[in-house]
Amino acid sequence: MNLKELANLLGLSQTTVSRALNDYPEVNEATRKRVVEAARANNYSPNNRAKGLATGRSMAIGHVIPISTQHEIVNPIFADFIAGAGQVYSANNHDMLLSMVPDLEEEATYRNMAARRSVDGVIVHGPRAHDPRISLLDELGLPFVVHGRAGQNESDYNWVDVNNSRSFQRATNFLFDLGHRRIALVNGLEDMDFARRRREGYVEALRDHGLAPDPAIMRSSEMTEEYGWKAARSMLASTNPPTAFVVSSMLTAIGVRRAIGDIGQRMGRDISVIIHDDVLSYLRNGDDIPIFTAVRSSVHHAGRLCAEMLLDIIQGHTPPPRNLLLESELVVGGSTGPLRA
Amino acid sequence: MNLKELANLLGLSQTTVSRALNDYPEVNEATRKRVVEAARANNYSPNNRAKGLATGRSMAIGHVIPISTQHEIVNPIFADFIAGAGQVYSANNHDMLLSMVPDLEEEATYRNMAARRSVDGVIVHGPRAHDPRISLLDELGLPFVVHGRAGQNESDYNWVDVNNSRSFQRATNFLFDLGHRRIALVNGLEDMDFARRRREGYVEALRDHGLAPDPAIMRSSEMTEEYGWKAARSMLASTNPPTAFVVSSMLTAIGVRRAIGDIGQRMGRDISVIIHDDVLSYLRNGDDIPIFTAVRSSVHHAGRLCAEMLLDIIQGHTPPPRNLLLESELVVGGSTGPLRA
DNA sequence: GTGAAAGCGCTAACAT
DNA sequence: ATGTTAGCGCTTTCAC
Repeated sequence: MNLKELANLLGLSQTTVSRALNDYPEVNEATRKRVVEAARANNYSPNNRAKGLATGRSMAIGHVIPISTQHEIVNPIFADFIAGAGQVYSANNHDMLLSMVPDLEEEATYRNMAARRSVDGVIVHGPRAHDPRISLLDELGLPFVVHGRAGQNESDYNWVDVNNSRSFQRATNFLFDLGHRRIALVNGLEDMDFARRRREGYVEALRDHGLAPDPAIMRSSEMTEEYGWKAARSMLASTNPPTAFVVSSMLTAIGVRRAIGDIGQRMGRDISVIIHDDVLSYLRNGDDIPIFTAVRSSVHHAGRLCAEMLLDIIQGHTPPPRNLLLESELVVGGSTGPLRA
Repeated sequence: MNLKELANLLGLSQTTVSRALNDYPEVNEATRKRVVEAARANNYSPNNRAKGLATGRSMAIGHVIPISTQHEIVNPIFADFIAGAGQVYSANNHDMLLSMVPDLEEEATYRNMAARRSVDGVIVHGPRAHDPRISLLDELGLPFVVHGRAGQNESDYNWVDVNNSRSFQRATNFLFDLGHRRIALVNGLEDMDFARRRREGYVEALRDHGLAPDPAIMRSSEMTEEYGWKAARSMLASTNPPTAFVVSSMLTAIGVRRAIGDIGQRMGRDISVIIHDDVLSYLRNGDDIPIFTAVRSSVHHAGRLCAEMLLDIIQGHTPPPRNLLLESELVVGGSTGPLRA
């Protein structure tokens, strides 16, 4: 069922039907009602492609996920984020166009999207410090929202971010409250903006307690399980081992936990681990499970908010730039280690 | 730069330029060369939307991911699968349209896609026994490939699947070879086709060794960490505990490993765990890491194969139905437990 | 308040 | 081998 058929059916012109369906003010309320009902009854649904051709708008949002040429691992937070954003798009009749592109071709992909107007806007994932994508998109005139921040000129572009530094500061403070004095940081790659902020929060908490950051118990790398295991193992084996860990990402934490299981228990120590995790499902445990304490933020929620912000901007409801800083939640689990630590 | 402009620039008609660019046989080789070069020089790229309108084909593949109304968790294998498929689409100039829809609206989504011809084909994820989506898509005439199988009439539709029963049979046999006689199964929800097959493989291995399946050491549930932990804990605490586990999914295995750490070691036992995992990155460990033994299959690879099969079918290169059964790889890690078990 | 007609960028008959 | 024309399904002037 297309516009023409629907119009014939109603004995109206395509124009009027189109106007009725798109909330143009000039159509008679009675007519509009009749049209809307007929549309639903025949479950008419407009052809987004034709609509896009006619209006120059695509009713689609692009997500460009760079695939590293080094390794094919996909950051698991993408899935949650995409799920959140996707629901918003569905609800607003927009399509989500996902492009998995080798990181070298990312710029070309954006240029292409802009040239062909195949999307109305894009979400930028995983910003780094001084991320070149921001000025590129500005130059291309493609509306965008960054999930995270790219270091500087924060108020010049739209973003939704978690307060990463605060999260890590609170996590570290919590460990101090438990009595720990030697707290390790197992962080992500610090050329990623979020990781840099996490370190800053950690360092600030140390400073507040009169401690200088000690490189011997600070690590930064890609957040794999192996990395967590190796990092924790080497730190635990050192002469002045930590009694607690602040860890970025659940996957890394799994490695850390294993190292503690292997070594920490053998050492007769009680060791605290506090995790920052973005994927709620991983930590959704029943009450009799000894989960670790975590600072958690819902990347699913962030996805929804990013999508809403972008649609809002595209529809011209709010003037950009818009910024949104989310706080995360401290979830205290069973295995925080004893207060005597 | 659009077709018209390019055509004017070359002093040719739009038609000829279009034909040259789309490999129509009738155009003069010299002309084609000239056109192709001019297109690249002006980096012309066709408007997929207009192309779709004109041809009735959309140059897009749909992935419908049902979001459970119960819980918002997203199966992490989607991310890997989507990444694999996405690369194939990019390489073939197709868009990937991702719809995250509440599971109740799934049928409506498919009907809509078919009515509006917004995609040329779809991938069906997570098939169940007698999955209604298959007959629905057949009825709608929308080409599709199923990732997995839906129980019956396997040769009637296109699918790419891992040999799940064989995988679990081999895993179980491997544990028998190590000397185990009491082997537990921690499986996914058995209304999912893959989980049913996994149990069958497990049971077959038991039978081959003269053992009847014992419900006391077989579990089936949604594959969370909590479930793994609870399942393993209760089985280990029973009067006749298992000495080895065959586990579906890495996440569940994390729970199982934790239960073994908590209980198994206290019992002074050496316990083997063998995991089926689809997300390669989780198990990508360095050589000095004591990984657990795993039967692993690359869902990333499966994604690529599904996408290739679907494009091939759409382009009419091979007559459907097409089926592809992949074997998984047995990776023997460090912690398989001693042969004396 | 409603309709006729042009046009978005492309492809596909149908000429020539 | 190339060009002319119509049309995909919609929106948007412009007229009435």
